[in-house]
Amino acid sequence: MPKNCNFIEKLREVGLRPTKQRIKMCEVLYNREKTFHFTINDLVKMISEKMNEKISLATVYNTVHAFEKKGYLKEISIDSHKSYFDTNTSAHHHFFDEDTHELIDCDDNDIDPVNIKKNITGKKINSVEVLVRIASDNQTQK
Amino acid sequence: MPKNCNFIEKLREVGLRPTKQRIKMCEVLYNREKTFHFTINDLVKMISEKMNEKISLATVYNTVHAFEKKGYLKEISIDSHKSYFDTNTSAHHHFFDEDTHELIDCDDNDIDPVNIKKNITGKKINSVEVLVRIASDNQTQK
DNA sequence: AATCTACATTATAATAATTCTAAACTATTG
DNA sequence: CAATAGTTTAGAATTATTATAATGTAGATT
Repeated sequence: MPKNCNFIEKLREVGLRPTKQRIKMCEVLYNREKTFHFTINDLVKMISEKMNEKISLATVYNTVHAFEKKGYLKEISIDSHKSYFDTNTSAHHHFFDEDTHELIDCDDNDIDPVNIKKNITGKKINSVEVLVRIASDNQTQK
Repeated sequence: MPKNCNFIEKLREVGLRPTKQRIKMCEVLYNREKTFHFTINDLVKMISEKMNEKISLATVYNTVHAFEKKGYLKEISIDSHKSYFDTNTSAHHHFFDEDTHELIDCDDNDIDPVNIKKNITGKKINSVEVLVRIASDNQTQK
């Protein structure tokens, strides 16, 4: 979603009613330079810090899932205990820092295209994503 | 872990006391031809079906985590809502069937080595894993 | 083999993340 | 501007997982 777009129009285009809460969430998520990753918890904090009106937790869940279904957000499964979401909805790869639990986007130049040689009949490939787990290198570990 | 191995010895080797419950779990997990994937819930069912003595849910959690820490099991994050574990503990890639939610192992021949060009200073790469999401191909989807 | 001690198991309680519910609200349609 | 279909909300319910504290057991020590 571009920077200064009309969120009302964008929401309407995909069949989501442009409610106050959804527009507010769009602003928090997309009025920024770079895409980013967050958990539901993070998002609730961000909203309550930036906005003066409160929003229900259930609405945040509903809206995140509505956005995900419409392709405005992408869920990333790294850590089974939390759902991470990504405002970068294109297929892309990640580094995951196991020390800090930080998730870092790769761009296409960081990883060469992955060559899949296996073919499963009747099935098409929806996406190919690489997860590179990294950690501090300050000591020699076997 | 090989088929007919002595689980008592194996457990002792890594410093886990060979309790009745842990041996039972080893049998359920490793006395089989092929590696497989499961959730905690699956495992509890498998144990209660195959064995006549009951086992506490807490013990299953404890034991799975003990096994994971010692390299007997590997956790796979695909779906944020459930923890999947894999008795194949080597670094390997997966296909995930989005229709059936089935997880399929790849062997090394299925996917060419992934070339990571990005380097993060002070960090070493722990693992590189590819997830290929597949789905039924019976109709043309954009 | 009896005893000791650290580690394990257990049932249950607690916590955390997410979903459900049903009433109140609001954007859109006519 | 009334009807209605979709939305928000607080709180209850559900689900997955972890903590607790009492009891049990493996392995070491006598």
